[in-house]
Amino acid sequence: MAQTGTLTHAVEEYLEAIHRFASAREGPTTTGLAEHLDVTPASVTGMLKRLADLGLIAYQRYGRIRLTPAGDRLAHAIVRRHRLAERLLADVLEVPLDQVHDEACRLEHALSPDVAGRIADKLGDPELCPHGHPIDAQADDRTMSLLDAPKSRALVVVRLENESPEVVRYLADQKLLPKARLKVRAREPVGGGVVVEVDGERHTIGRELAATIRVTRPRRTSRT
Amino acid sequence: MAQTGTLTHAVEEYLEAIHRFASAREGPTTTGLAEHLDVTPASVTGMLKRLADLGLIAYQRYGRIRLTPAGDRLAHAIVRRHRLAERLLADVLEVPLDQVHDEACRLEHALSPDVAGRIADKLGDPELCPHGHPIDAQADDRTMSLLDAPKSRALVVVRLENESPEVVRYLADQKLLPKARLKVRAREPVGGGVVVEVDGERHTIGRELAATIRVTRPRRTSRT
DNA sequence: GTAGAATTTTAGGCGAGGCTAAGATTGACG
DNA sequence: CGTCAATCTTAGCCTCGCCTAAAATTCTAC
Repeated sequence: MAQTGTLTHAVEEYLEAIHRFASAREGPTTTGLAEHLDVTPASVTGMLKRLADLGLIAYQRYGRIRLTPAGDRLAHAIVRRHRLAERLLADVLEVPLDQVHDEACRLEHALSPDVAGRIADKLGDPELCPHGHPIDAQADDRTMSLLDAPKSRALVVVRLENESPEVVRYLADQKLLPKARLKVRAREPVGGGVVVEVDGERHTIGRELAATIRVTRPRRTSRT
Repeated sequence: MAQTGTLTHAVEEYLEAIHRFASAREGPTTTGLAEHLDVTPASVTGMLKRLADLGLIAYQRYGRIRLTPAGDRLAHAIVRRHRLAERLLADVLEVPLDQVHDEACRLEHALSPDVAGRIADKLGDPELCPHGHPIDAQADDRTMSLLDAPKSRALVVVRLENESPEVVRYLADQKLLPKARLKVRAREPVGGGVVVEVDGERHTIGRELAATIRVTRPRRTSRT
């Protein structure tokens, strides 16, 4: 029933993708996974069967997709390796943030538990990846989507749910990376865009994009 | 005809293995590759055909195996990534030397040219991997095998051709890692073992093992 | 130079993981 | 409640990379 070393790259990719969907509170769907992984829905169905056979997901035809405890443990380990790789790339090798995710996607499958542990040691057990996602299991999530954030209150960006290079580059331009302080100034009457003020400047963030930015009220604890 | 990004892991493994054999002046053979890659000779034949189709090796049935210029360029790039990965693992993450090779074998396929370049930058363009192999193309090789080394002269270990964990661990115990200074004291009359003096102590190194240790007369240049 | 050993290749198969096309199921909406 | 679109699965096929068993070739040694 699936040893750690036994997993193929494809299996790891799927587990990670399912985990990401689940964490994002969107139930993973065949089509959603297909888009995320850039394969056809038919291929996803095939792999879901295999994952079910391996005891990594609970699933029946046309049914809901959920990780089993075993699958969840593995997925966590993979995501952890991914995020540690991101920190190594960003902090040690100074890879530009918008490239960090894609590079880490390849590295995560090549990191042994031992090397992952050493990265964590070297970097002083970082808590967050460069996009603001927790590296180890998180208990509670006090963040909200920028879309739901209250107007005129001090907010701070916690993490970006969308790590694609274009999105990260765009948000870097707008100074909307994790730890950035901002306020919501207005919401567009149609389309639901959000007008934010960052660094004294105002930008409008489209609805879909705003939904992927998680923010919170500033904690007195962290003030650079 | 084979873009860089197009290569599968298996193709990269084979190119690297062929390159290693060629560098070691042993012509690569079907059986040799099969052992090195831990697959059957029949599988090697299959892959050799594919590599020939891709224009990466020149080869005909029962004939000699040689990298084409294109194959050689690719193989060099792969070996370079491997050795840069080794330096990163050894220098930054402090992975024990005997594990470095195996970890790098997995990492090398996951490093983009960009990340490889950044590793080289961060580490100050190192010339050698931790086992003493040159990271970039080497012009001439003034080294000799420990088996051929003259007696009673000061010698220094340049590199280990065999990077397997057991061998590296064993040689580390004998203090016979790159840069170690030694003298050949005697040769066994039968079996061809070599008696060396390192650090004031004498050990006998078996014939096969001694053949994989490259040494040279010390250059006045490097004296730690 | 020829027999036997060693090496290499062919033939035939298998599993992983992808695809397309077509059929099944679900769900949204009039 | 039925219909139609969206979603999901099945069926059938493909490539890659590996395997075993058997045949072909080359090498070695008398």
